[in-house]
Amino acid sequence: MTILPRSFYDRPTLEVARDLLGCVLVRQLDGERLAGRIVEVEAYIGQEDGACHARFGRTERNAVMFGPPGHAYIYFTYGLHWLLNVVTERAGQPAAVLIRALEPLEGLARIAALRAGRPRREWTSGPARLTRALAIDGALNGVDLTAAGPLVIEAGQTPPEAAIHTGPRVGIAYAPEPWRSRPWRFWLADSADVSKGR
DNA sequence: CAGACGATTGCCT
DNA sequence: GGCAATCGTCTGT
Repeated sequence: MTILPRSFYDRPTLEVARDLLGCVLVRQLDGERLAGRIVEVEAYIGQEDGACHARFGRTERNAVMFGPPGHAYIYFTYGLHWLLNVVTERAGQPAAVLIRALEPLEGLARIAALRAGRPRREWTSGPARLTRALAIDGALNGVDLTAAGPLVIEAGQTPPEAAIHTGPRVGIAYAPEPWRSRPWRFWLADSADVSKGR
């Protein structure tokens, strides 16, 4: 399939987030392809967004978000989880889309092994679950998603408009209004792999 | 430099 | 349904 070009990411973040649904995240691991269809994402947009890591300005951790679009912003949280974002908008404008859930497509045996015997439904139905399932961690922070390599995103089948649902982002109760309630979470309603989003 | 806490998950009751 | 795990990052002194 076709790797998404940089121009795909160099657009308003909400458009990129919506359009990522149905695309395929591909992890090249030891010569093997592990892949999943993106079924849930969230947008984090700029320094004004009270839920965005860029709200305190540029720091060592969030530096990738301030760089050019089409790169992976991967960070560590809760002392044990890695989360994957894709950087959007032009350089200097900090914004990204968090990948929250996938539908496993390729490399299922390897993914199952990486998920240590957990039921299939829990393999990639959450932002930290999917990074574990595809062996994604801080070593991949900053990688270019638009050039062949360990991590890329390929075009997929465009989902029908009616299949796309939206709602508030998950896990940002600390954020002030109006950011807490912004409907910047997008998911495919008919997918069984969308996160529970407690 | 101390202190608080997180874009979550999985186990325990 | 509740809560511990576990540590890097950020804030304020």
